[in-house]
This record gives sequence, structure tokens and C-alpha cells, in this order.
Amino acid sequence: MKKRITIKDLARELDVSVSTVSKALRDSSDISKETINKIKAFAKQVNYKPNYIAQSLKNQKTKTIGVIVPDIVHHFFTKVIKGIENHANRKGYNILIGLSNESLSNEIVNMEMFTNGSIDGLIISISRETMQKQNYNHIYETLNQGIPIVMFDRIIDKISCDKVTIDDKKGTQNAVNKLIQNGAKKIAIITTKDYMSVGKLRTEGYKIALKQNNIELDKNLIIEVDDDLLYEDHLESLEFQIRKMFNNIPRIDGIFAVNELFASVAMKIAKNIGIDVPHDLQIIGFTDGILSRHASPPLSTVNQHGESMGEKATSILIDRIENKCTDNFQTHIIQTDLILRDSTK
Amino acid sequence: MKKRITIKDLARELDVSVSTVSKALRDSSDISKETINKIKAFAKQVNYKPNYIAQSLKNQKTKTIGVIVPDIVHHFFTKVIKGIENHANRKGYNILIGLSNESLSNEIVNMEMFTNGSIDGLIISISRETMQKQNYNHIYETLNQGIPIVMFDRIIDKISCDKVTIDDKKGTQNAVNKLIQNGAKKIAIITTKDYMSVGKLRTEGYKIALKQNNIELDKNLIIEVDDDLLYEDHLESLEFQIRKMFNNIPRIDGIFAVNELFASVAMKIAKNIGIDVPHDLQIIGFTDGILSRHASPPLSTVNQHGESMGEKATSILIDRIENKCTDNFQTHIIQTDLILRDSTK
DNA sequence: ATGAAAGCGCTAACAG
DNA sequence: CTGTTAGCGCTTTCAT
Repeated sequence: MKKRITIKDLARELDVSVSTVSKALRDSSDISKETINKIKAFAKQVNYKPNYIAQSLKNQKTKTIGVIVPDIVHHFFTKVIKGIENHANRKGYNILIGLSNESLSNEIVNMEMFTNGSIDGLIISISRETMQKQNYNHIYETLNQGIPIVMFDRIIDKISCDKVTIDDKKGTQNAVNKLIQNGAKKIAIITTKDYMSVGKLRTEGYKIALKQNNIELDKNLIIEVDDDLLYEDHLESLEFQIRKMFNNIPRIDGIFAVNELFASVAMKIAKNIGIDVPHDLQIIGFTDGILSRHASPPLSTVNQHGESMGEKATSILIDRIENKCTDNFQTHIIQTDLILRDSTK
Repeated sequence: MKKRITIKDLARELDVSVSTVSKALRDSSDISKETINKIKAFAKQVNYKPNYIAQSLKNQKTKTIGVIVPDIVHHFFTKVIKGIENHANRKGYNILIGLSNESLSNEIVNMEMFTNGSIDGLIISISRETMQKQNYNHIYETLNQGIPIVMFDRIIDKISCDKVTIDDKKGTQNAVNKLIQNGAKKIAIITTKDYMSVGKLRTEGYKIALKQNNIELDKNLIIEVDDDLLYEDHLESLEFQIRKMFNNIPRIDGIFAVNELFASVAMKIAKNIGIDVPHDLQIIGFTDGILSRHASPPLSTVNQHGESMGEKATSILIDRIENKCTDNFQTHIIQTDLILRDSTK
């Protein structure tokens, strides 16, 4: 275990001052080409690596961005993180990850750890609890500290910062339109309770599509599943609710589900009770995850482009960090597209 | 955007020295109870937060651990990361995430970024390319710098550091034994090429189980799939290989697959060509992911306990970091267990 | 019980 | 073109 070599060491060995070394390494015009080369060569030779922490302290920027997501065991967030990491790395940034596990207090703890000097900016999709309680103090606080934030997916309109989201409404409209074009007349939506902004938006999109096609809205066809059901452990009761829907309402011939779990569970149940997909029932889900791809038949779905979302969020954030301007926030909308597979005609 | 408040500010306001403040905040016995209370109260009042970067520089430890994984869009790694984050957070550590995307050079780049002072220790599952090329210089280098490493899942025996892994061999044996107990006579294994240590170990476990049950090994029943097929894009050729197997070898009545993708694809194909699961063919996969759970029938599988793995790795690492000892490395084996669902009798 | 001062590794204004 | 120096925010030894 050899000690790390510092600028001071280089300076001593080469018999120059530390500032000369520092400047040389950053190609300062102050220093002669000769000296620069000499110093750089020596630095390479002894494998000198600058200490990021010291640089961070001095420069008052860490070259790392914080990312806080509600859950990482989740295809969509995983895609977004991949996009973030990718872009961040290319720009020389590291990413610090925090998981809120859908809890407000966890979100706050993570945020505080991050904002005590560790990050230059934050990318966040807020937790469910945060949305429910509408407690955004921690967010305002970091913003006040001058740390730029980019919210994605689950965004809060009234907070002024950059946002990246998808056109949930439009994406859903397209999907439901497709179902209608394909001949579906009785289309159910399986969605979540209202306070989740995405569930709400997608439900709105559903309603719009119906209206545009002069199909009367039937409240019974809107299945609002408790959000907790998003978790695996509650699968049975998710299945129960969906089964009940099939029992209560005969001849549903189209289903739009706000996520792929709901879609695939609905399909499984439909098949179990003898409904043929896509012949008698067409299904479109949201999020192009592994479940959709490997279901049988493979599920048609609205692609959220998680990776692009992560990349866009990162590029906006880095821009904000490096240009230090604090106004004119943008909300970037990532377009969705429909991936047609075999659960639709 | 108010400026962050520092120890200096507190000192000035309270008319004491910075060292007094610093000590008071850390409950030094140097300082009188009174002063401590006064200072702490004031610090709370003005919402003072210590600057982590400055502390890191001074203390020569960052309270953050680096995590490098081959891929994050992957249920297993995601579970491990969740375990890591969880434990790390509880211990006051942050996690810096790097993705190698299965590439050696990416792994090196990430590692270098991390080891330039940003982390106290590293948890890594090495990339496929790294395994293939057996180029471990970057790993030795960080080890030499005194940065402890814990390898998990994909480990390299000859590197001396702590390791956490599962008993791949045993887990597979159990699974194959189960198949045999359930009456399967002609059991195929769908595995990966040899250089991936897990594929190799699982194949060994398969062989052992057969031998123990006096079943003759039939080389034709060992399907070695190209590793690239792990990626979604190459699904068709994965399917092709499996289909070929069913065509060439009639009456396979058991399949053990080294991951859940292989298992679920095998099941899908089997069902397509009219084989009844589990009646005519029983299948067990590896990794309890979302695919297994939602396949129909749900797949029996070997549970890797990714989250425990992450937690264990983190606890070993933090121990190493805080106790600074550099010998007596341990390899912790996480036991697997068999989750029996409906793809087995 | 409190404070002055040095220093972690680096950068940059300023002086020479 | 090169060096001296102060300082980022904090901790800690050593005086007082």
C-alpha cells in the first residue's frame, strides 16, 4: 500500500513550485511549453492522479450529480439511471445514488446527505409519500442553496425547476386510439389512485381518446388499483381486483393498463378464464419492460424511452450547473411511441 | 440562493474560535457542557450543516463507497444495489455508482474516477470482458492504493480480497436433484460459455447432481448459449438454439437454466410446440426475478438473495474500511434456496 | 476550558 | 515564465 502521490511530491522531485506543477497540469499559458511537457511526462511516469476531493473543495464543485429515485428494482428507473450514468460519465461526472423507497423521510435523509457539499446538482423522481403529503420543503431548500434540480417522471408543477417527463396523456391517447381503430368498443383502463401524477394523466388521456371517438365513458371500466399493489407482495389482491372486473363487466374487448405489471396480470387472468388475446381482448400496457417482451403473447406497449429521459435530464442539469443561470426553467417532454406486438390485432 | 453557513460563521457570531465550534459539534470533552449546548443550539437554529467535502479532505475518508456493476437494467444487480444502499445508508455512507456495461475499458475508467480520492472502498462485480481478457491490473492497482474491494457474484479466485458469492454449485445441485426426485430422467441444462464463472459453476453442479443419481451425462443435453444472447437484442438466436435442442432431442423432461431468461424462453418454446409444463417437462431457473414470477405457469427457481448479498458485501467492506486491516480475507457464501412454483410438479 | 495555527491537496491571484 | 501565498471548510495538536 503505497501512499498516493501529490502535487507537492511532483514539485519537490522536479524542483519547481507546486503552483507551477498545478498550472502545468492544466496547460496554463503561464507556463512554458517545455516545463509543461517535463512536468506532464514526470506525472505520467509516476502515475500521478489528482485528488478529486481536494479539487472539489477548492473549486467548490464536485463533478458529481445526485440521483434519487423511489426504487431501483424497477425497469423504468433502471433505464433512466443508465441514461444518466452514460451521459454523466461522458461529461466527466460521477453519480451518487439514493433510494427513497417511496418514503418521504428517506428522501429527505438522502437529500441532506447529498446537499452537504457532495453534489453539484440533483436529478430526482419523487417518492409516492412525498406526492401524497405534498411536503416539498426539502426540495425548496436544496433549490435555495443554489443546487439545481431536474425532476423527471413524477414531477410537481408548482416547483420551479427543470423537468423532464413524457407525454403521458398523449401516449395513452395514442394507445387507446389504436385499440379503438382495431375495433375495440368496450375499453377498460387499469390505473392507480389519483395522487400519482402519472396515473392521473394517463387516465385523462384515456378519457380524451374515448371522447374523441364518441364513446361514452363508463365509470365501471375505470379500475383504480391501490398503489401499494405495485409491489409484488400484493399481487393476490391486484389479481383479485382485475378478476372482479372481468366478472362484473362482460365482454370487455380492450384494456389499457398504466404499467406493464397491470397489463401482464390482466392478460394472464383473461387467458385463464378463456378469453383469447388478442382476438377477443386487446391489451396495451405502459413501459416497455422485460415483462411485456416476454409475456405470451408479447404485449403491445407505450414505450417511455427511459434512457433518453435520463440523458436529457442529465444534459439539462449539467448545462444548468455549468452556466449557473437560475431562471427560464424548461419542461422537456419526451415523446412516447407505441410498440405493437401480439396483444393487439 | 443564500450562501452556506460554515463553522467560521458560527464562530464569529458566537464570538468563540473555530476550533471550539468544531470540537463542540463533535462533543469533545475539551469543551464545557455549557458551551457545547450553546453552540449546538445555535448551529441548529441557523441550520448549519457540515461540509462533507471538507471533512473528507481533512479526515482522508469520504464515507462513500463505490459500486461498479456490469449492467443496471438487470433484476439481480438491482437487488444487490438495493441491499448495498440500504446498509450503507444505515451506516452513514453514500454510494457512487458506475456501470461497466460489460466492458473492460469502462470498468477501468469508472474505477479511476472513483479511486482518485472519492471512495473509501469498492464493491464490484466485474464485467464479462474483464473475465475474458483476464486483465486485472486496475483491480490490483486500487488494492495497492489501500482501497479495500469486495467482489460479488462474478469473482476472481486469484485476487486476494473479500468476496461474497452464492453457492452456485450447490444451488444447482439442489435444483437438479429436485427435478430428479420429481421423476425427470432426461434433464437438459441451458448454460453460458465457460469463461463466465457462474455458468461454469452451475454446469458443474448439474454434472454432480446427475452423477450422484447415477444418471449418465449426455453432452447433447448441455446447451451452451453464447453470452451475448443474454442481451435482449439477440433473443431470436437464443430461441433458435433452444428450439433446435427440442428438435434434436426428443422427450426432454427436465430443464435447468442458469438464468431466468433462458428458463422462460425455454418454457415459452416448449409450450408452443405442445409440451405441457410441468406435466411433460419441468423447468427450474436461476434468479428469482420478475420474469419467473409472472411467467405462466410461474417458474420454479433458485433464489440468489441478491439483497442479502448486497448487505453482506457492504457490511464486510465497511468493516474493512473502519478497521483498516488488510489480511485474512473472507469469502462469504450466501446460501440459495429453491422457490417451488408451478413449472415443477 | 479555549484558542492559535498547521495542514489535508489543490487552485489562483499576485508579485517578481 | 515561475514562485509565494492565501484559502476552500474542517480537524487536531499544542499552547495558553
